[in-house]
Amino acid sequence: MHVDANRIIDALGSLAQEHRLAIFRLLVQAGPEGMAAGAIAEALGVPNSSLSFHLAHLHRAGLIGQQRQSRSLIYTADYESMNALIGFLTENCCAGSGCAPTAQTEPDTLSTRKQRKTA
Amino acid sequence: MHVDANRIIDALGSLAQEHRLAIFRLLVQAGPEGMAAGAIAEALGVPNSSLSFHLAHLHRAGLIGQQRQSRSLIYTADYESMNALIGFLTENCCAGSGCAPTAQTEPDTLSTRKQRKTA
DNA sequence: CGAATATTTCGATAATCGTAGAAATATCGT
DNA sequence: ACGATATTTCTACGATTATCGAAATATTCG
Repeated sequence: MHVDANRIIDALGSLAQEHRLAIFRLLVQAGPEGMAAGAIAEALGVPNSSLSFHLAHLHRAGLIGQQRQSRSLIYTADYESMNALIGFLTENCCAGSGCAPTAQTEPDTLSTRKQRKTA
Repeated sequence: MHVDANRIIDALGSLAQEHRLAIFRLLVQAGPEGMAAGAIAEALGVPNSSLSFHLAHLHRAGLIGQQRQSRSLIYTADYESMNALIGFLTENCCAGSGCAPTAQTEPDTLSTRKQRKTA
């Protein structure tokens, strides 16, 4: 175990919640510029105090960064942490058998790969 | 709320626990042959009733499979579910910016993933 | 059938989590 | 300094989670 399992558990637990997962996905979409807490609250329809709780949770887990910009606190997704999480899952939970998502395997057998909706 | 978000949250929540993460890693190591519940309990030093709780949790989330073999219940890691989980994280939580763990050899998927509004 | 083995379910308990209004803190503009 | 804006912290409370001994359920063997 070269990687801290507790860190991984914290990261997994942080994402294992409806609002927090939505927050993180929103911040990923927002890109490096991030989003202010208020903008996130409005976008997700979550009360400020509840959102702050979840932002603190994600921040404690190292999944998002925080930086003040005048009156607003701008949050940004921490891609490195997510990278480490995915790396851990890929290494520790896929070894041995056929579970290599990032490889050039045929997407035929993969269910979540091609979820694009051709509306 | 996306349709498959709940499934992802269940999977994340299942792995976001010390014993359950250890169980899953153990089953990944065990390979397709899997392990009996008792063997898992002994390997991890967890009481039977506690372990059963966690096994049921993982099974409910679809992360592990169950199959009886005489008196023992053999559990196996479900690689496809883990694959789907990693795929979701890679697609939804790494798109847009530099978060490509092992390679960025998927320009098709990642480049057009800028804006997805509905699902 | 009855004893032995393997695992789950039940039950109770302590701990943690999610929620959201209210109060507090921080920053800006005037 | 004062008022307005942005966000967090405080507080309380219901819901969920983790734990594990004891009892119950399945399965095999003699």
